[in-house]
Amino acid sequence: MPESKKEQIRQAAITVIAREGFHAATTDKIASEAGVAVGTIYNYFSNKEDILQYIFQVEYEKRAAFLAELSQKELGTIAKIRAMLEMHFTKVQENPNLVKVILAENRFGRRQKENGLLGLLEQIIRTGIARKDIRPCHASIIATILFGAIEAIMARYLAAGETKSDATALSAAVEEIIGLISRGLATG
Amino acid sequence: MPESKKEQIRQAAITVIAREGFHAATTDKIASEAGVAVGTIYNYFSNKEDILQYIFQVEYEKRAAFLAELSQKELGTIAKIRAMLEMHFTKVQENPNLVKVILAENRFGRRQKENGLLGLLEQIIRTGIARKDIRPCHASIIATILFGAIEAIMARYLAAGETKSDATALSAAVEEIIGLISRGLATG
Amino acid sequence: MPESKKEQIRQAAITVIAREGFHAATTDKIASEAGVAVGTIYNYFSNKEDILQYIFQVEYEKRAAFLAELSQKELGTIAKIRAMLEMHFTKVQENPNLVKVILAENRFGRRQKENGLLGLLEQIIRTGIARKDIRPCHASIIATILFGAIEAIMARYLAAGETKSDATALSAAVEEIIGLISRGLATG
Amino acid sequence: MPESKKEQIRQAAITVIAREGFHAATTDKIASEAGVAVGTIYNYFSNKEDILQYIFQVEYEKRAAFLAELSQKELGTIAKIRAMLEMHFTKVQENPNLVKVILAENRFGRRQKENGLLGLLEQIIRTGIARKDIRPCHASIIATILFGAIEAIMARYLAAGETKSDATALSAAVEEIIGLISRGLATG
DNA sequence: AATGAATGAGTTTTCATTCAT
DNA sequence: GATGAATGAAAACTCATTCAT
Repeated sequence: MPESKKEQIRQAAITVIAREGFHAATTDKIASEAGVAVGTIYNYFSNKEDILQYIFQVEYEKRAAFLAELSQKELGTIAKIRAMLEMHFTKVQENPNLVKVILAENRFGRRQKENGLLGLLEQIIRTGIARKDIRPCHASIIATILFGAIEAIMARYLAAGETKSDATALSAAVEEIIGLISRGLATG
Repeated sequence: MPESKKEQIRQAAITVIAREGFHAATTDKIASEAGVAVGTIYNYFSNKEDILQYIFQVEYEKRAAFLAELSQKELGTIAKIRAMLEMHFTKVQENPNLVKVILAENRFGRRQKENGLLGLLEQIIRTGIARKDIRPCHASIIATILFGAIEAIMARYLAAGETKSDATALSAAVEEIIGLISRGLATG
Repeated sequence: MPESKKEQIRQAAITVIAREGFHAATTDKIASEAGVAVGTIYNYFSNKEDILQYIFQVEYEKRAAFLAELSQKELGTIAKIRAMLEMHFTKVQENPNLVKVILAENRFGRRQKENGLLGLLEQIIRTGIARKDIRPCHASIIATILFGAIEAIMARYLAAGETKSDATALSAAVEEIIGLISRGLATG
Repeated sequence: MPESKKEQIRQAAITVIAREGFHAATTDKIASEAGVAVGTIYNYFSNKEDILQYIFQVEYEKRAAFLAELSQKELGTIAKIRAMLEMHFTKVQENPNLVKVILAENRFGRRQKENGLLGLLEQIIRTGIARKDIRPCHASIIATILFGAIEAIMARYLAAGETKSDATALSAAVEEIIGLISRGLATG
């Protein structure tokens, strides 16, 4: 039972787009990486852009599910934020290609989806304020800052070549962000 | 004798790339926006990518000069960071197209330059630690977080359409970031 | 199933290049002459120059096969040279376009192949000397002279318009060259 | 008293065309090699092709003058032919670039001029027949063969790189051609 | 006469997409 | 569903030629 054809193509596209960028990732290269014929791609996607959207969508859904679930957990707000950071930094180590694609091809036009994630994080923060886990603040600005920080750390990790600056750099980043947030948003 | 031809082309390219993205910004469109013939572009740039590099370079040099000068100023560390935030948020209001280009076309390959800026901010932070303006921390991680936060705020402002969410949103963001940093990195 | 697509394109290219020269033979014209789309050319050739190289290669291989076979035949040296002349002069009558291309586009860079033919003729001459069919001489210079003579005669035939100066002119040329060679290289 | 501008341009064109071929020899490169501005070229030539025609014309006139004068000389026919060979082989050694241009860019369209030279050599041969210096033959075919042989020898010399195969190769070629002709066209 | 910046028509090449098998 | 040859629109880039200075 091999993976479904659609999944094969998604994986192949991630590999090729991460390596060459969306524009240089031709449908021929993707098909060849996936081990299918070009025509087959069009049985599953309506065009090349659609492959990318699908990559974003699958990823968005995973993260949204994670955040939604996190939101429900019996955890302090700072602990929730820490869990979110760890999830992202684990992901960039496990699937650097995917994150490369997400970061590099994140045009304004494709950002819509992310607003959903932003809303979920915002909700976690808002709840934290209500519970007095953290001081009052603009939840949506804080959420934006957090996502910006996460992206920047991941980009830096990927740009460094993913080797030397290994897990340590990312752990340190978690602690710095948590240190900043926990003091910076402390109540009282 | 209005502006130099090279400057005309740079401006036109910013306009077209901001509107359509680098890939869809054809040399014909850029030339026509600049009011010159296609061939003229190639008297000033060796290829289309070179135009983009030049846009990044001009911008990088401006920011680097700003940060270098800021570094020397008789100002507390938090005040320096505030000045940097204000500079960026003023820029995105004054020249949203330019910032759109910088944010949207910032491929990994083109990030090199930014490392220079990162280093300058890092230096400001390191000095702040030495002076005990702020507590000990990983300067380079904090610098990365700050740039990530700035980018995310600017991207959000631009995505919102630059109209309703006007200056107020950006001012609020300055205060949130400063609030976070000043408490989060407070000494003692 | 007429001819292979690659062969269709080769034929069309010969026609167009003979008529307009390599430089003026645009890929559009070649495609249209071949009855295919421009893109199809690039499914069989990596670029325009490659079409020309292929034309030379196919022709070179035919001539090399002819000369190699001739070399083995039970024939006097002069008879072999006569056969070679007749082959060339028949070819120019049967396929003047092809010969036009070969003569007109034979840049220095593309001459490599011809050296192979030169070597084969040289071998025939060297054998002739050993057998005392002809007197000692610089085989490679004689071979060069012969090819030069053949090319010049063919060029003249083609320049004349291929009509009036028909087969007769070429037959006369065979006799003159053979007359010259047989006396000029006679033994004793 | 430097050379005339037109001559400067002719020389520069020969250098550049020999090195890069007519097509790749841009007017910019020629102007730069000549030490003038592109515009200046158009004060002396009506277009790029015209430069090449001029190169051919100057050369044609020199050779025609040489042949016309030779024709009048008190010399045996074979000696005249030898003089012609020596003239050509000296020229290729003294000005290989010029000969490269003449050989490489000798399209059918530009051959007209050469017919004049052919006629002059033909005349020398015809006179030789009348004088019984040589046996009856098709003067025009023999002339064509001779020019073909000369071109082939020169091309070979140039292709070899003009260094190792120096003057010796060319002297040997003179002797081979003369040997062939003097025996091959001997009277009686 | 000399200059060289500006021009824009013209070319090669690419590649997403289609569709007959 | 799968295939991959064929398609042709689209784009970057070149360079001979012009002309205002």
